[in-house]
Amino acid sequence: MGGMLREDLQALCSLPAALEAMGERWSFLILRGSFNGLHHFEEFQSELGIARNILANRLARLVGHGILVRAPCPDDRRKIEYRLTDKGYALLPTMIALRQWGERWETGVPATPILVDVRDGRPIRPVEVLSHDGRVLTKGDLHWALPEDVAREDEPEVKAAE
Amino acid sequence: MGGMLREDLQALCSLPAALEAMGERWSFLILRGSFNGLHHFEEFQSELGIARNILANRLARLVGHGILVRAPCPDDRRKIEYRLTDKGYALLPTMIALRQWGERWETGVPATPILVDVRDGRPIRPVEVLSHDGRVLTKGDLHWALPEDVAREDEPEVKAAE
DNA sequence: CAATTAGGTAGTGATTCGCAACCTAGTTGC
DNA sequence: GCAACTAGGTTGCGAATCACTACCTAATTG
Repeated sequence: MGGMLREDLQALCSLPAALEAMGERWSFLILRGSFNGLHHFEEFQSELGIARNILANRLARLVGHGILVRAPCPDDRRKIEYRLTDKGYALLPTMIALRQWGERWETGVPATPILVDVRDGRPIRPVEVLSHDGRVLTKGDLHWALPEDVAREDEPEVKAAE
Repeated sequence: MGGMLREDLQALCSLPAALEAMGERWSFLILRGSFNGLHHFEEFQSELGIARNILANRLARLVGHGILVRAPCPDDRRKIEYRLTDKGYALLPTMIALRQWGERWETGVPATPILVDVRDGRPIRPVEVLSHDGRVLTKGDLHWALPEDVAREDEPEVKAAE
C-alpha cells in the first residue's frame, strides 16, 4: 500500500469526529454509567467521583452530541433524567471492545461481574472485526479501497447482520 | 437489577484501566496512524499535526503501556521505529468500532476509502456484540453475572469464532 | 416556612495543551 | 573532516482544561 491515500485517509476518516464526541477524559465512564443504569446527576457524581463542574460540562456535551437526552422527571421536577439515545446505545460495541481489551491486556484477568447473554447466561464473545461472511479479520486482512473498487453485493449472500 | 453490584462494577470494570492507556486526546489517532503504516516521529507529526512535545509524551506513554515498541533503525541510527505490539494490534476492534460509529452517527456517510476484506474486496461487517453462538446482542440482551452463575460450556457448541 | 435535595455555577490553584525555539546525535556533501 | 542537514526529541511560555470547594436556585418535604 503506497502513500497515495494518505491524505484522503486523514481527511475522511471518521475517527476524529467520533473522538470529538467521546474523546474526553470522563466521557466513556459516564457512558458506562448510563449503560449500567445511572440516570441522575448525583448518581454519576457519587459513583464516578467526578468533579461537579466537569460532570455538568460532560453531560451537557454528551447531550449536545445527541448521545444522551436530558429530560425533567415528571414526578419530581427537581430531577433531571439523562438517558441514552439510539446514538448512545450504538456505542455499546466500542465500549465493550475497549473493556474487553482492558480485561485481556491491562487488568489481566476477566472482571468479576461477567457480561453474559441474558438468554442463556453464557459469556459474550470477544468483539472482533468480521468479514461480510463472518470470518475473523486481523490487521493483515484489511485493505483500504475506493468506492468504485469495492465488490458489490451481486450475489445475495449474507448481507450484514440481521 | 438492583444496586447491589454497583460497587463491584465500579471497582472491577476494566474500562478505567483501558482508558488510562488510551483515554488521552491523541492516543487513538496515533494508533490509527500506526495501523495505517506510520512508524516515525516526523511521520506522525506531519500527518496528525500534533505538537511535538505532546507527540513525544504520547509515544512514550504508549510505549510505556506496551502498545507500541520503540526500536532504533539499524540502517539509520538517527531513526526510531514505533511499531504496534500484539497488545496494540488487539485494539483494532475498538478502533474500528469507534470509527464505524463516527461514520454512522457523526459524519453521516461512509468514509471514502472504505475498509474492505483483502480476500474478496467486500466491506467488513459492522462491529457488534455477539453471543457465544453468534446472535447480535443489544443493550437489553446483556446482564452482569457473578462467575459462579455463569453457564459453563458443557455442551460443545460453537465456541468463539474460528 | 424551615430544612433538605437535585442540579447546577463561580472562584481558585494545579495540570495539561499547543506553539515556537532550541538541542543533540547521527548522516550526508564535498 | 567540517559544514549543513535530518530525526527525534526537550524547554519555556501563554492559553485552556482539570479538580476541589463553596455557593446558588428551584422544587420538595416536614
